[in-house]
Amino acid sequence: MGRWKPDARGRLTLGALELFAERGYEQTTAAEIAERAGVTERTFFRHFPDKREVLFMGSKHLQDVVVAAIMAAPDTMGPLDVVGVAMESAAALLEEDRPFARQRWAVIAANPSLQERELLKLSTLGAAVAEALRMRGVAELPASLAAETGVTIFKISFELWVGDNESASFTEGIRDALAQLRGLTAGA
Amino acid sequence: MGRWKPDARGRLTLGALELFAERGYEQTTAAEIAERAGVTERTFFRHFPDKREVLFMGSKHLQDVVVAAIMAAPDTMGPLDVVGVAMESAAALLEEDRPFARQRWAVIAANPSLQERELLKLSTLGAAVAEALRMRGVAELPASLAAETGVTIFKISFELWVGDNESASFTEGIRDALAQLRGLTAGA
DNA sequence: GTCTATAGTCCGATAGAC
DNA sequence: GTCTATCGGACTATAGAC
Repeated sequence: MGRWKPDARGRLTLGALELFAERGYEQTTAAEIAERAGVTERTFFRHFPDKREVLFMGSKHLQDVVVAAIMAAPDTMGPLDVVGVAMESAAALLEEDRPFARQRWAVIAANPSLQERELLKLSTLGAAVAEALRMRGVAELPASLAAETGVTIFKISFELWVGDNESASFTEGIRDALAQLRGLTAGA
Repeated sequence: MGRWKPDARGRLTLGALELFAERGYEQTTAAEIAERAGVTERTFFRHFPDKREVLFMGSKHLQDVVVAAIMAAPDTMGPLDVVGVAMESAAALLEEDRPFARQRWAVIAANPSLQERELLKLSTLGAAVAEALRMRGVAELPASLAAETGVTIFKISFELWVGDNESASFTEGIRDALAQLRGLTAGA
């Protein structure tokens, strides 16, 4: 038995989401989150470089999954299809806990400064995807284009999935959106 | 002759860019920017809701230009082509002062919190483009897809343009990138 | 124009785990 | 002895309230 309760970070993360959902992001102080987790404010900032980041600890894992999927894709596949299946694997991860994804999304959607952080994470994801494509031999510009397009597809499909009351599939939504985009560029 | 020198906002904007370029965004306080412009810190925050926003006053104008271009496009044009010419008009605007665009970009590229704000502005631009397309009768999903794709093309072409030492054309870069994307989705 | 709360940093101290 | 997680207090700048 240690001096402190274990997993302070996990308690901070969950407590923060609860508090943000209850009373809003701006109306919640870092000190209050810390208090609920049984630590001090200072400890909060040791775990998270800033207050927003408490909602974005999962994004690195998501990115790792996406990059791994790209590296595992067969060499015969074109860049956009590679990105498509990689985004489906990310979608599958989020589909494991839709209520959580939904609550987190509602909190983020209610606050511009959280949206900024979300966009930065998506941008970072795009850069990682582009880099992974380049390592497969895709040239600079097509790699960037395919990567950013993939992120766009992911973002739009995500919003449809969390917004939808029925239980539409996120992974299927990604396939549909990609097909739609192909129609659009073909000149429909 | 008024009591104050005119165009405090303009002086704040230019002074801020200078200071950020000289010593970095974080090492520059709002009070210092205000001082250089001959006003008080309080006046700075009366003009800009936060410190970052001082670099983003032009983005609304850019957005208006893009939306106007969409509304002016012939009805026979497909959504993606409409977005393409709209982004070219935005590019033409930035091409008027490449040194300024470059310096501003360098400042933003050096600071993550400014990148976040830039991404939020691009996201807002995407939403406005999508809305303009819907008013032309484009359905929800294709409107979002075409809009976000257009923003992606704009962003990637912009980075090529500011990064390039030679005087490559931004508007041409947009046409090229769109053509490349069409090749990519066609399965090249 | 002043006053204040909050975010976020810096430094040092402490207690247990390895 | 070293490493890691915590705590405490003082401090600055942003930003909002009055």
